[in-house]
Formats: sequence, structure tokens, C-alpha cells
Amino acid sequence: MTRPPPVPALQDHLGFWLRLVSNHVSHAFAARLAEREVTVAEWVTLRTLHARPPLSPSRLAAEISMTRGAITKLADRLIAKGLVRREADPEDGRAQTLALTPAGAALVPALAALADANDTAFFAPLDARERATMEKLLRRLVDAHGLAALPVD
Amino acid sequence: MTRPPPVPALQDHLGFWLRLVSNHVSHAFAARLAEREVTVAEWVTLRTLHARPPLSPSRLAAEISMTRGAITKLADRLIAKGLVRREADPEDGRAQTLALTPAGAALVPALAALADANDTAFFAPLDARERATMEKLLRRLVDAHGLAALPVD
DNA sequence: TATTGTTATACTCTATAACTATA
DNA sequence: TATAGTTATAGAGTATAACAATA
Repeated sequence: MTRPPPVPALQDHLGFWLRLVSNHVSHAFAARLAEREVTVAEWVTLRTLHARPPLSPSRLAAEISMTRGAITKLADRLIAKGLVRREADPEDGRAQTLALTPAGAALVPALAALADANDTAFFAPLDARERATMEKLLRRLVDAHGLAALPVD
Repeated sequence: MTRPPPVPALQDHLGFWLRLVSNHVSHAFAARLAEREVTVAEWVTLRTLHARPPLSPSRLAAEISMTRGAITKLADRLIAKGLVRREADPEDGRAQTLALTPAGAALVPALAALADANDTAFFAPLDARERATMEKLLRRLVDAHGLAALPVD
């Protein structure tokens, strides 16, 4: 007598737990950002533009792994909020540059504090060594799969 | 002389790495599911309905952490694909029940195999002990924050 | 009155492609 | 002809609220 192989449950996959936890961290962070009327994607954009020379939409799109079309819409929203400005590139008539306004630059440290608070609160159930282990394992996966390493440059 | 405190980078938060990796696993899985014309949310729904008595939309919504409105739309799509059927509950004139059709039930093991393959491939850079560590840490966060523990019942 | 489910609206994010203007 | 950026369209997911039918 053989039994049919059982169908694995959702919980049998590490990806399931990763997604469950990740969605919750991001959602909790989104809720904090919402009080400042900023989305997570907007925060990533603002932080990426912070303390750097003006960036072209194309380069920004590549750095934060979004399409150019998405960047245009996102930039439109941030410009409407007075946090970002868009200017023509004097050297290339096709090109534009994006940069933070003074209001945008002033907002970034406050949003960063929210990110700190969210991260600290969420990962508090893990001790420092466990958090380091998790980061090490996640970074290994990032390296192994060549995931968007994000700027730094 | 004091310097202003540096603004933490995106990469300084564990939540950033979690989100980067989670998005990639889910995206890779979504690409596999797309060949069967199924989304991740649809897979979760199908797996949750598999080998169980018919479920009300409300209960399904609670189990997979979606709103009732979202379940209605999702069920409409699955019904249009012939994978799910919706029937009136004979005991409560307001209630409906959702269940897999034979085609839906037949599809689940194939999709589960895709989930297995995706998980195995993505987490291959970690050895068994490391994968167990990651799951342990993620489950700790799930327990500590009381995240939707999903069905099992 | 409360609950079940559906419907409607709106917004974010994603993806693709058409389009313009420059190069 | 290729590139930069914008615009348009569409789909998925989310959230909220209004609504009809039933309890």
C-alpha cells in the first residue's frame, strides 16, 4: 500500500515565513510613515536623494529597482508635496535631474528616526547576536542571487 | 566640535534586507506561477481551500488576512478560471461557501511542486542548519508579534 | 440592529508600450 | 537610430465604505 505524497503546506516553505514577516515589518513602517503622508517607496526615494548630487530619473530608477515610468509618477507626487525638485540638465537637453528641496532634506532625518524606531521595535524579540545572524543569512542570499545591491556609491 | 548625527542608511535596517530578499523570493515564485496563469494570492487561496470542507468568504478572508472585498474579487477570478465554485449556504441565507472544483483540486499539487522548487532553489545558498536557524528566528518574530498564524485548524 | 457578501471607489505599485524631444 | 523622460493603459493588491439581503 502506498499513500499519495502529501501536498506541502504553505508553512512548509521558508519563503512563506519570510513573506509573512516582511509584509508585517513593511506594513508597520508604512503606518508610521503615513502620519507624515509618505509611502515606503517615497521614503526610499527621499533617502536615496539625500546628501547627494542631483540624480537623473533613469539612474534613480536603476538604483531603487523601479521602472522609469514609476519614477516619473513618484517624482510628480514628491514635487507636489514640495519635497523634491526637477530641473533640466544643462548638458543634455533630454535629461532631467531630481534633488531634494530644503523641506525634503529637512524631512529625511525625521523619517530615518521612524525607520530606526520601527526596526528596533520589530526586531526586539531577537537579541543582538540573533539579529546579526539574520542579517548575515539575508546578505548571503542577496550576494548569491546578485540582488540589486543598491547605491552606496 | 560636534558633528550632526549621521542619517542611517537604508541598509542599516534589518527590515530593508528582509524586504529585499522577500520581494525577490515572491517575485521569482510569481514568475513560476504565471506560467500557470495563477498569482501568489490565488495560490494561497487555492492551497487554503485544498482538501477541506467548503469555507465562507469571511472565514477565508480572516485566514489569509485579506478583506472580504478582496476575497470577492479573487474568488470571481478563480471561478472564471474554473478552479473554484461558489454555492449558497443552505443553513444561512446570507452566507456563501467557496470550494475547489475538481480542476482546482487537480492543480494544487502541481502548484505546490512549483512552490517546493522555488523555495529549494532560492534558499540553496544556505545549508540545512542555516535554513533552520532562519525559520526559527522568523517564527519567533511571528509568535512575538502575534502575526496571523494562518489556518492549520 | 448586526452580519454576510457584494459592489464601488480610490490609491499604490508594477509592467509594457507608445510617444516626444533631443542626441 | 538610439536614448531620456513622459504619458497612457492595464492588472494586482489594499482599504474603506455603501449597500441589499438576511438574521
